[in-house]
Order: sequence, then C-alpha cells, then structure tokens
Amino acid sequence: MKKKDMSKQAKIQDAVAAIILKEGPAGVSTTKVARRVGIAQSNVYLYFKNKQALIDSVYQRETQRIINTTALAALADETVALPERIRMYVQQVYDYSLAHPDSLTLLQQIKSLKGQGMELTVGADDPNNVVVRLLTAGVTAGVLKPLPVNLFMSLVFAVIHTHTTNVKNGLTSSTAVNFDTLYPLIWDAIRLG
Amino acid sequence: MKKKDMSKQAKIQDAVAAIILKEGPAGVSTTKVARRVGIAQSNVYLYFKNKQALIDSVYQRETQRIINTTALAALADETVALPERIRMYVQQVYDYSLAHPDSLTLLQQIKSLKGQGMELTVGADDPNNVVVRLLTAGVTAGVLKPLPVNLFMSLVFAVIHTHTTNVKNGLTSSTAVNFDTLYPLIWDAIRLG
Amino acid sequence: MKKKDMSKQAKIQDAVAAIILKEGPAGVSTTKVARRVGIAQSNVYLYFKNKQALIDSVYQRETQRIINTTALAALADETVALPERIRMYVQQVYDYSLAHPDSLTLLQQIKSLKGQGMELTVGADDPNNVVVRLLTAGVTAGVLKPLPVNLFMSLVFAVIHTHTTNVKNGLTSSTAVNFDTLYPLIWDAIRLG
Amino acid sequence: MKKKDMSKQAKIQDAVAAIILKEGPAGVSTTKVARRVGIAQSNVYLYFKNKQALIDSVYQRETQRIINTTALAALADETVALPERIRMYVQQVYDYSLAHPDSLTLLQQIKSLKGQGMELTVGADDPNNVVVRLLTAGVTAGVLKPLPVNLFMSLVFAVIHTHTTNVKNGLTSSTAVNFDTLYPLIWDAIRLG
DNA sequence: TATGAATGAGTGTTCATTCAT
DNA sequence: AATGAATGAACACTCATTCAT
Repeated sequence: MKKKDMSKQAKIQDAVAAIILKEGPAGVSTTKVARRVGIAQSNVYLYFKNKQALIDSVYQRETQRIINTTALAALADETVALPERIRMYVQQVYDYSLAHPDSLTLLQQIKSLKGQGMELTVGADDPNNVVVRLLTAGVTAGVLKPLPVNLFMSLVFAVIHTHTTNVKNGLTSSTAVNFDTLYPLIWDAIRLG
Repeated sequence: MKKKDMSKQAKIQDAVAAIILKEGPAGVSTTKVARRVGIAQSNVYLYFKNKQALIDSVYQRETQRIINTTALAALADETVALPERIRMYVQQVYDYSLAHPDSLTLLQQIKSLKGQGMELTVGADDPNNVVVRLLTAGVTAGVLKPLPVNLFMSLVFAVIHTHTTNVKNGLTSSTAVNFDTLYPLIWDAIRLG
Repeated sequence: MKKKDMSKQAKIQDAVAAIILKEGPAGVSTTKVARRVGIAQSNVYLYFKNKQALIDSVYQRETQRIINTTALAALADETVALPERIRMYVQQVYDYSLAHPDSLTLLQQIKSLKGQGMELTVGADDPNNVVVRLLTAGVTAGVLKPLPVNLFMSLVFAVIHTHTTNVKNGLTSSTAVNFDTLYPLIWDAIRLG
Repeated sequence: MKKKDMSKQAKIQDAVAAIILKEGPAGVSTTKVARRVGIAQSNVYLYFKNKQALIDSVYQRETQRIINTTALAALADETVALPERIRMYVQQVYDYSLAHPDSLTLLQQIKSLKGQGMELTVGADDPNNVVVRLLTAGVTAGVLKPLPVNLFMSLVFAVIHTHTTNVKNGLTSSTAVNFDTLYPLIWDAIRLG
C-alpha cells in the first residue's frame, strides 16, 4: 500500500538513496537508478532536470524529513528553560537517528560528493535556523560554553551518528547504551561550569 | 627545492590529494591527475597498478604522516597519569590538524568513496591501536565514562576537525579559540564524574 | 531491399564478420565495427552486452544458418540406408560451403580466438548431435572404419573447406572438381573395407 | 642445462609460443612476453624489430623445426616407390605431431592472426616444396586421385592434428589408435582405384 | 647488452543527456 | 507520461614503440 501510492518521483529518489548507501555517491548513475525503479533510463529526465538536480532533491527530501519529524516549535518555546530545550533538541536528533539509521549517513555521503568541507549538521548554514538560535541563546545566557555553536552541533551529530552506527552494526546494544547514558557525554561537554 | 626533489610518485599523489579536496573523491580521474602533473595519462600506470591503488596510497601516505608526526610512544608511557596522557593525545590531534588542515578532510573524503559507514579516526580499526588502548584503560580505571571508546574518538575528531575548518575558513580566529579553550569541551564530555 | 530491411543488430554482426574475414578475429574492435556500420561506437553496446557477446552472437548466427540450411531430419531418417545418409551429410556440407564460402572460415577464425584446440566441426561438442549419431551408427554397423568419429568430421570439413577456398581463389574451377569427383576422396577414406 | 644454454632470443620465442598456446595469438603482448622471460619490456626490441617480426620468427622457427626433424631427402629419393615415399611422408608428419603435439596448433594459431584463408600445411606455398612435388608425382603416375594436391595435404594435416589433439586430451589412447590404424584412413582417401 | 621512463594511440565500457515517436 | 534509439564525451587501462642512459 505504501509502495503503491508512491509517486514515481519518490521511487526514483528512493532508488538513488539506496544506491548511495550501498555503493557510495559515486555509484549513482541514471542507468542504475532506472533499472532499479523499472523504468526507461530517459524517463529519469521527465522528473528531474539532470542528475545533479536529482541528487540535490534527495538531499533536500532527507533534510525536510528531519525537519518534519522534529518538533521545531517546541525548541523555540521561550517559556521552557534553555537546558530543557537543549535536551529536547538532542533527544530529537537521537530519536530520529535511531529510527532512521541511514538518514544521516545519506546526507553525509551526498555532501562528500562535492569537495567542500563538511559542516553537515542540517541547515547549520541557515543563520535563522532554530537550532542555531537555541544554542546561541544558550551561550549568551551563560548556560553553554562560549564557543562557536557549530562545534556543538558537530559534536552532537558525531556522537549520535557513531552511536547509531554502532547499534546498527551490532557493536552496541541499544539497551546497554540509551539516551540517558549518552546524553551526559553531550551535556557535560557543552554546558558551562 | 621542495618540488624539485619530489619523486614523480609523490607528485601524482599530491595531484590526487588536491583534486579530492577541490572536487571530492569522485572527481579524481587519471586524465585529470596526469594533466595536473604534466605527464601522459598512461604514465600514471607506471607508478600505480591502478586507480584504486593510487587512491589507497594517498590514504596510507596521509595516515603515515599522522603516525610519524605524533608521539605515540608517550601515549603508552604508563608512568604518566591517564588524564595527562589523554590530554596529550587530544593535543597531538589538535596540533596536527591545525598544522595540516586538509589532512583529516582528505582522509574523510577517501573513506566516503566506498559506501561504508565512517569509522575513520585513523587506525581505529586496529584493535591493538595505541589510542584505543589508552581510552579503554581510561574507562577501566574509572577516569572516563563507561561508553564505547569509538564514541570518544569520534567526538574528538569531530570537534577538532570542525574547529580547524572554522579557522581555515576565517570563521574563528585561532587565538580566540585555542587548545586551552577547546579542550574542556572534550574533557568535560568524556571524563567520569 | 536487402540492406534496408536489416535490423541494426544484423548490420553490426555483418560488420564483425567482414572484419574477421579481412583482418582476422584480433582485428575486431568496437570502433572499427561502428565505423563500418556508420554509427557511434557506444551504440554497439545498445545491441550487445559487450564485445564477447557480440562475437559469440556472430558465431551462433553462423552455426544457426548452417543448421537452418541443412536438412537434419533427413540424416536421421532410419528408413534410408546409412551410406546414403552419410553421402547426404557430406553433400549438405559441400553445398553449404560452396554457397557460403566464408562461413566455415568465419567459424574457424572465431574459434581460434580462444587458445583452445579446434574441434570446430559445428556442434561436435553436442553428444546428441545428429551427425555424431549418424557417423557413430555407421561405425557400429560396420559401414565405417572403427575410429573416433571426430576424425571423420574433421576430414570432411578440411577437404571441403580447402576445396571451397581453392574455388574462391580461382585455383580450382568448380566444374573441374565437383561433388562427384570430390566425394570419393571422403568416402574411400572413411568406409570400411 | 637445456634452458641455461638457450639464447635470450630463443627464450623470448618460447614465451611467445607458450602464450599463444595458452591464450591464443591475440594474447601476445610485449609486456607479457617480457614478464615471462624476466627481462625489461623494451628489451624485446633488442632482439626483434617489432612485434610482427617476433611472431613471424616464432612461426618460422616452428616450420624449420619440422623441416629439420623430417627426413626430406628420403621423400625425394626416386629409387623408392611412390606409395612407399608417400607413406613415409605421412608417417613423418604423424611422428612429429605426436612428439610435438602443440606444434601444429601453434602454427595454425599464428596463421589465424591474419585474415587470409588458411592453407597452413607447412610450406604448401612453396611450389618447389618437396611434398608438393612428391604428391604431384603421385597424381601424374596415376597412384593418387587426380585432384589438387593441397586437398591431400589438408586432409593429412586435419586427420593427424585431430588425432594428436584427441590423444593429448585423453579422448583417444595412442595405443588404441596408432599409425597403422590411422594410415588407411588417409591412404584409402587419396590413392587411385 | 640492458634498462626504466616515457608516450600517443588505442582498447572496451559507461555515462549523462537529447530527441523522435 | 513514457520509451528506445542515439550519441559524444569521458573513463580506466593496455599496448607497441622509442630513447636516454
């Protein structure tokens, strides 16, 4: 029922995601994508202007999913204490990453295609970003250490992504290490004093 | 003086590194490499068995450089207290990363070529690894939090790499944030209690 | 009319056959084939998975032609006497070889590509082969000499192929030496007593 | 002792022969030859003007060996009866082929490189050839059938080469089928009446 | 005599993209 | 919306050949 309803556009994006996860971003070719979806190669160009647009769309779809899943509004709710909101932010990343273990890997892979640095961390580029504002507020309020906030975001993603990968690879059981045992690692790191 | 003495082998590796940093690992082609070095394309195969061997050699050269630069022996010196040795480890990564800002990026990019996860962190694969042993000892001794050590390594690399990239991009001045201001972020995270 | 109706697949195969006959099997390259057909080189791969598949298809097409042309059923007709059927077999090879003088050469050339021996002789590999069964029956019935039947087949092909080549090169007129003058050479050889 | 005394020239030729037998004539490359002999690739050009000359020399060496091994003089000895001399010729081919089972295969392979026909049969090209003269005399004297002599030679080679290959592949035991059982196949074929 | 370094032309193969149907 | 046919450019890799040493 799920697969049936999917637009062909989405099917193509799924194929791209699957290939990236299996063979790395360099492995994506219109031929392979089309074969996987079961359409003609040229058909890909009916839905996407070119290969770059296709890959970009996969990237954007993935980030959008994260944004949709996370309760951004709550993070901006100033009636809640900053430490509490920061914990919520980390928890959301944690939950999402555990539920969609390939999601962060996917984004990372796509980013690596281009030769830039890799300030992944979903939307850190966006100065209006909710998370950036939250963390900046934390710094200003003396709750967090006075350091660039992208260090914090980078730390959060690295720790959680590594943990998720550990779980996925069976190196760590998700009961032995859960959010409550993992969060201190992050919170101790970033909190001031 | 530097360029003149370089063997052609090294020149080719340099070209590969430069391309990876500029265009990502997918951008490496024997044609481009040869053009950059100023030799015939087929010439690449005089020095490297195939493209994979070439890229692998760049990876290994880079890791070797790190190993050569860092004083691994000191990290295993049991007459020095664990917290002190851990600090030394982080400092070495920090110093190296600042001195060779592209080095970690390069390794990360090459790793991403294949569709694996990304347990980069230089030699983390090796169970006998000095760093792994150091951190494991820290956990056992109750100095570090009881968590998988690759979480720690991942954290260290993420923080330092992001910082280095910040400095390189002019987002952070290396005087405003130096090792002494950065280290607490890491130490507070991993230490127990 | 002939050329127009041909599918491009067949045109490509024709080009391969022509090149093999002119330059030997080592002379076949996708570039040359494409140039001869008047298509882009990459186009070859639209019709054939790879070069080997292309050459194999030429081989198979040729054997198929032989099979289609010859009246295999008659050779298995047990109501006809063995000597008569054997003569029919040789006659069929003779007729085919004269009508398509390059056909056997082509098959031989393709076989020689690989480093094997050359048990050419069309389908001699197949133990159920009609011809093998016919000749084996001849041996059993005491009509033919008690020798391995592939010796007979080899002899038949060699004699006829050499004759055909003689005719094609103008060394022999096909009237001076016709089937009736040639057949005794073969029949005397193989018949018992 | 044998290998030690061999000139490098001969070693190179041996390598070529071995490669042809293993991979077919298309598999010969200066790189592979040099590797097999244990010399530098460029070294091949010290002994042979180019690749074609090298392969030709292998061909010629092989034919020369046959000529050296066979007692040509006896074939031309007019004091011996024609049927006897013809039998000697066939026997010589038989003996040589059995002693050097790859020899004929080698010659055949080299011939196939070029796209000509394949009137192999060692020196059949040479009109003064001893064998041609012998067989022609046989025809003239009414001992052999009045047919082009290259048909006879072709037949002789095909039968013997197939037999030799059978033996080499274990399909025929060399005792079950020996010269005396094989010769009638040939003699009955070519003799008149 | 021997080598290693060098190269240009060539190989088979894959690719992103276009277009007529 | 969908396809198959087409193509030029790129790719990794091999080759025969040359030349300075």
